[in-house]
Amino acid sequence: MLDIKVIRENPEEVKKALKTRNADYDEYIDSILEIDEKRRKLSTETDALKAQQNKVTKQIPVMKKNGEDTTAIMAEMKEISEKIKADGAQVSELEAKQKELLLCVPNIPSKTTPVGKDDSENVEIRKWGEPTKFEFEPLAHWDIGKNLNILDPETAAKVTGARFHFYRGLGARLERAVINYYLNTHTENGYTEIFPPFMVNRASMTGTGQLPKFEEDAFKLSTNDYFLIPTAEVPVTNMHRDEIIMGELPYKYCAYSACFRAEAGSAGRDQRGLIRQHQFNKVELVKFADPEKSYEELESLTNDAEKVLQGLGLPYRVVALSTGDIGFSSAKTYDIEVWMPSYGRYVEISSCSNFEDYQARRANIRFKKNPKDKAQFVHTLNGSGVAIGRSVAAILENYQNADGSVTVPEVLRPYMGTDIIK
RNA sequence: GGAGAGGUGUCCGAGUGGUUUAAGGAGCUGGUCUUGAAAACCAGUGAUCCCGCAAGGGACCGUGGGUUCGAAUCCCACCCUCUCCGCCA
Repeated sequence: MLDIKVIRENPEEVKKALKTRNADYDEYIDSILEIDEKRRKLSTETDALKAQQNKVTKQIPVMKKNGEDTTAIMAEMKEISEKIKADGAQVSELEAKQKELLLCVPNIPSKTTPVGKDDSENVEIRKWGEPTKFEFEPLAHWDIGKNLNILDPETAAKVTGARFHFYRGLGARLERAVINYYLNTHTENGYTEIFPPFMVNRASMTGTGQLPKFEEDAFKLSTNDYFLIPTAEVPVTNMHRDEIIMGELPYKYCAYSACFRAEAGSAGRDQRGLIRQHQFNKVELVKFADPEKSYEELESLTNDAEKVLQGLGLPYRVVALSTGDIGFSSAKTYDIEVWMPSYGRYVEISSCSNFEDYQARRANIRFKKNPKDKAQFVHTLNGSGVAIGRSVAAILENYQNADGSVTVPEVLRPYMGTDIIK
């Protein structure tokens, strides 16, 4: 959520900045300002009436004690009371409307986010390794998975539906090995491991920005007002919702979770394999940072995510998303893209973002450097560290051999109990 | 799911319609005393939000409604915590 004071003071700059997202929020901003003015005027008037009410209300018991007649004054107060009630209801209505609109306006991109209309104008920052070369015709991971009998989407289609997978044998073990390797690496790098709930309430989904605008992307329970989490970012960031953090920042968390996405609007895309599933595993990194240091923290968070890919020896590149491609709540995002031979290109495997105070304001997460300071909003950051299903796909494809077997990357061997899947 | 108890400030905790701008205690900050510290004593102390340059005003006792001139207190709904029972991994 943007700061209403910033919008009030610099409406044109805000509008201009939002336009770089290749979208127009002028109408939202204008309505917000219009409501804001009405709201403040009415609220000030109502407060004055309340002040009068408070004053008179205190006199009534004194008058009664002195045996004076209070009928007239009480009748008068009845009128004021009714006006307060009516105006108060209107103020609440305006507040709700203003908040609703504010929740639908995305974050302002950072000055360092490259301006561009969409993903075609993302900027490559660095590359690690080289695209894998094969002396044979490499297979896609869905074919490798089928041949080795370790991935089974057909049975999942019967048992559940499209965009789900069964993993079998060493396939299941590989998934588990990758999760453990990632979590162990991150905890060694100072992240506190969290195992979060996989369902969250509406307030949490609103806090991180999934709601109210993107409800159709989420799986919603019919028995409760709960949602299946689209990422561990949601429960982990919301751990500190409505809190004032007193300790040293940053707080660094890593969390494994299953992630659930409706993938509304992705019909036909990435139909085969592990790339786009309704349920997938992910290890997520989340930071709560001092605003002065959040951009340094974004760099180190991205580096921490890269480390696990380096450990696996998977070629990747880092791109800075352009203003037209960054997510709704983000001010700046780096995507890490892994080399996927079947796609013949780099494919997103991690998205590392600085949300600045956008989520913190929505979720009311503040901190104090010193106990006497005024509480201020933290900056929140998160990044995949990294997606598990896509990692497994990349491992199968990049480590495949001519005979159809797959070499297990060295760092995973202790977890796999074997150096080859065949 | 059933029955019961509860949710008050940083913490503990009092408070069932009116000077409650929430008692009292703890903690914290400052002071007195002391060589220093502890203890004692004195004073201060809302991790909140809104309007305002300020003075000041308003809101806030789990959440949302209602009754009333006036609600922490009464009424309704909901959420959460705890205990017992049932069910369950």
